[in-house]
Amino acid sequence: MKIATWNVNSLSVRLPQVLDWLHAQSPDVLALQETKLTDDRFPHADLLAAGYHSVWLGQPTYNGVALLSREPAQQVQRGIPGLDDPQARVIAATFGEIRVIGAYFPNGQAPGSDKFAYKMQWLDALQAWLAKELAQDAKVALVGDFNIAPEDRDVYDPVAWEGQIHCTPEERAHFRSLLDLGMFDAFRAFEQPPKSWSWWDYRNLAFRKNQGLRIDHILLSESLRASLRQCFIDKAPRKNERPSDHAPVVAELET
DNA sequence: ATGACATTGGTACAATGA
Repeated sequence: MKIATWNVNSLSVRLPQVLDWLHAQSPDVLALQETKLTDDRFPHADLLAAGYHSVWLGQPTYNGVALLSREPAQQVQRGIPGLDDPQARVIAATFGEIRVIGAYFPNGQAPGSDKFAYKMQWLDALQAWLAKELAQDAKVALVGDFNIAPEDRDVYDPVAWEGQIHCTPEERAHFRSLLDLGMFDAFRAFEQPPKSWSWWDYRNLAFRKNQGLRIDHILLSESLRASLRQCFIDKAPRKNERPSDHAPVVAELET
């Protein structure tokens, strides 16, 4: 079971790259963020022709999430239950024994802003829901664009980024709280190359200089630890002529 | 340097991202 996540920054622009990548990596489940599509424009027929079922939650212009899968999704949940959120950020479904939650965490803009307050509220709601999901389903994967760099080693210039958005103590405390519910960071379960990022700014030749952040994550419930075989960031799609600013993260589980 | 670059909606440039 190969589970992946990728912020594509517009699925209409990136669809050819997504189709290429599905062919190259053959994930069983791929969570997408920032589809930036209304539900009526979701390219489900193209994806089905490539061998993937889709479930999605969209809105005009911003946000938008989807789960693509070899097998059809079961028990689909759109949005965080009980959270009245006009922003399309969450879609969850069950694949075999595994509950997969695909999420596009709020950016938060800057500490002290209204958007930061929204991010904190949203994180509270996610945490409460994840606790319930873990009580119901033994095997849970929380994947997506977290917009949180959990530690200084996840930041190309931790001094410059200290206290900045994605790196604030409040965001990092929320990340640890998710782990404390009984999850672990699949990427950090293995030795990884230093300076591993999942996002590079479009500006300033950041990708060429490898100046980035690791903000896209795959968290797995402890019940899945023994079956995790590998976890990696695939930088290949970031080398495209017209790439997303994010690279996919992949976790491979036995069976 | 409220900058750079990319995307959407709409057809000029503001909002948003991270």
